[in-house]
Amino acid sequence: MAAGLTERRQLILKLVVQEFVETAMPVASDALVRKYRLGVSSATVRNELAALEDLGYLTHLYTSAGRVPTDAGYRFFVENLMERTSLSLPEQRMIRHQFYQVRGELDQWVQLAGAVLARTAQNASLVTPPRSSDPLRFRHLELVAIHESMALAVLVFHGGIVKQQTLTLDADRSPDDLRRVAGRVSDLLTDLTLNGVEELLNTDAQQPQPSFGDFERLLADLVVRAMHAFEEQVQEQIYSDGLIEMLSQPEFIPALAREDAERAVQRMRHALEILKSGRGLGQLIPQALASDGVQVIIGGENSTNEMREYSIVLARYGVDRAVAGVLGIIGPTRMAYPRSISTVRYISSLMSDLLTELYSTEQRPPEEDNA
Amino acid sequence: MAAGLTERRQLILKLVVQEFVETAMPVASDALVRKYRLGVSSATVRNELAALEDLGYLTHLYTSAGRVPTDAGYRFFVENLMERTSLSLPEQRMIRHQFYQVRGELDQWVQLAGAVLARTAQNASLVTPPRSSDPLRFRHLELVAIHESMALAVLVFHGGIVKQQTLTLDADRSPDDLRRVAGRVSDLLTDLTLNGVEELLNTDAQQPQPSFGDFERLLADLVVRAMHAFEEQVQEQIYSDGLIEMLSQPEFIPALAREDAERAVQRMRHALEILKSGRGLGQLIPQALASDGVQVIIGGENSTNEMREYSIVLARYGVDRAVAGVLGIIGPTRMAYPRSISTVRYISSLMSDLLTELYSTEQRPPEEDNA
DNA sequence: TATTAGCACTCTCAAGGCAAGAGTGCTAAG
DNA sequence: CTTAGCACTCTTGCCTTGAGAGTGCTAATA
Repeated sequence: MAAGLTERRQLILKLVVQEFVETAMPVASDALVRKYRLGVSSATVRNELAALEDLGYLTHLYTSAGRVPTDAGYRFFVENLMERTSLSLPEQRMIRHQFYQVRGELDQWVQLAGAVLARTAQNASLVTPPRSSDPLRFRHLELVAIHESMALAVLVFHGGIVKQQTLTLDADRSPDDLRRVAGRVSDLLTDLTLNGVEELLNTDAQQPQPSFGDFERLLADLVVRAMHAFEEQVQEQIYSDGLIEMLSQPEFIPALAREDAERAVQRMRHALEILKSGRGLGQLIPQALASDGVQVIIGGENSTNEMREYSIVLARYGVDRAVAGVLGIIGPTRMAYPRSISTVRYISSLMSDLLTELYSTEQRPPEEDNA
Repeated sequence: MAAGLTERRQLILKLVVQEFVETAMPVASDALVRKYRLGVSSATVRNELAALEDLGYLTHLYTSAGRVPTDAGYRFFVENLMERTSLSLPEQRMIRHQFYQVRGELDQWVQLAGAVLARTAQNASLVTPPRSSDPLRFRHLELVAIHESMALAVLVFHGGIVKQQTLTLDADRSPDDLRRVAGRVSDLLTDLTLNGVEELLNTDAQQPQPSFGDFERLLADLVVRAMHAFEEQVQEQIYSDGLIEMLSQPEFIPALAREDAERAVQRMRHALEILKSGRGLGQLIPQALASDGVQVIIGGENSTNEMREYSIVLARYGVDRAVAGVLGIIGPTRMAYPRSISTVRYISSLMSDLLTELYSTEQRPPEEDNA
């Protein structure tokens, strides 16, 4: 099948990757022979290792220190060598059960997915909330008095998105009054996008007899503000979990990583900032949103230098064209790719199912013509 | 005033604390004399240092390595020596401005408070959401169809708490139908606590002619579930931010902390777990909720061994008897207490003001923004 | 031609030793 | 009570050294 590698070299590359992923220590020719009962001597394996190194799949840190896979080595492993497994059935069941327990609570899904990903793959996780590719569309507004001069506005949008805003009332208003005004504004704005609402408000203001009274206009402005805020905020929203899991990897533990402890700490801080700020993964998210299946980005393959030591396993989840998000694992390049990939695949399909159940038959709003 | 310490010893203790907090290095007699132009020789200062050590306010790591404050030393400093400052006016203004920008968005306050605390005090922050001391009280229920067989229930409780739940509909229902049922359930349950709702449901079930139809009962059960979930969850909810800020303290940077890098890493991981799990600060939160003013817990003074190397500065915020939460700073015992305390004091009073505006039933004059 | 045994070579890693430096504690004098 | 002076202690960094690990190479072998 693949790029002119003899069977044996492929086998050895595979073993090196597996061994290194497992132990986090450079793997020696001798160790391979002993552990896997290859029918050959260590010298032969050494020759093969040297060849694999020439081909760019392995490296040395120094003259005499076992081999370590390069990014290309991992890539070849992922593409051609690894066995495609799935999570075990008990694991799947356990995860499904956890999602079952928060059924209905849409806003918990993202968080749960992050936690499960992290724990299952023993690395950090990234999840973006499901988002519609269509612009946000207003549905419904509800006013609840908190006291005489204050009310809570609950704004409901298509797709089950809910925002709350408090507002100061210009005058004392009865609950009935509030309900009537809210109903009126809801009716006027229902199914409109942000553009639609703004347009409506503009044209209405020019009418000799505006349909929006003062208070209604105040509410509409609130809606506009909230929609603006949402559009801005949602771009960047990346939920992340599993920092501790990732930092339990040997890379971050100086005693295990045979090297300067200083390094480990810097790496730790570095990882922290990547997760906190989402820096270095800017293009990856939209890219993953546009593709199908599980994406694997290994080390410096794609993104900036920042990420040179990390790999990312990402997948899209959601309902075609309606709502979608991205979820995945991030960790050191020395990652258990088969497990990460099957975890991401399983969770993403699970989330997709959940969302499909929710959105599949949704009545779509009447078509509206605006840019 | 305080425990038989001469003026000079107090001065020296104060200087040692300040110096150590600033530099994170053990402070030497010589350095003190030079830097602060004490009119005496280093030998004199050494005698005083020795005395302060005998009294338990300072220690040595080893024979010849400057002094470091003990927990008792910090305590004395906080109680008697430090100057009570406030945040500078420009800082206050900047912070107020940030809160102004999220006015109305109740659910952002906690997050913002956490971020501001952390950035201002350069340590990690803890914030619990404002919570009523009264049990949760239902107010209002709203149903919005998502598609034929699915609806979103928006549950509004007293105090502006909103939960959302999706539910599967037993039959196709018109929007009007949904509104009517929601209104009916709202009316029946309004102002009830969890106990109240459960009781009502129980007695109603025994009536020959129950007021709750099948669908209404389903909704009521949903309410019960949500209230249960809230009561359980809210206990533990601690929002935390500023991990990076805290980990930028020299304690966590092996190059600066003159000691085993191993230590620094372990400490880092340890801090991480404390923040993630809230372990080790169990009793502190309720305790702070019950007290007034800013609490300072230094090192092992109070909690478990876990926290021996950390200090916490906590304050309650909220409206008397109505809603309250706790916010504060956590960091190494070598902490800039004056700044932490004034930060916590300021943010807590700011949050209190915001909440008061929201919950007090007195009509307040419209706020003037003089930015 | 592919494999293998043997061996020299390289580099790391841990331990030990050594010198410099920092800062104290103590003593004795002012 | 203060201070100068000095010995003493402990750290820290640097260097050296020896052991060990694992390779790369060479030459013999099937």
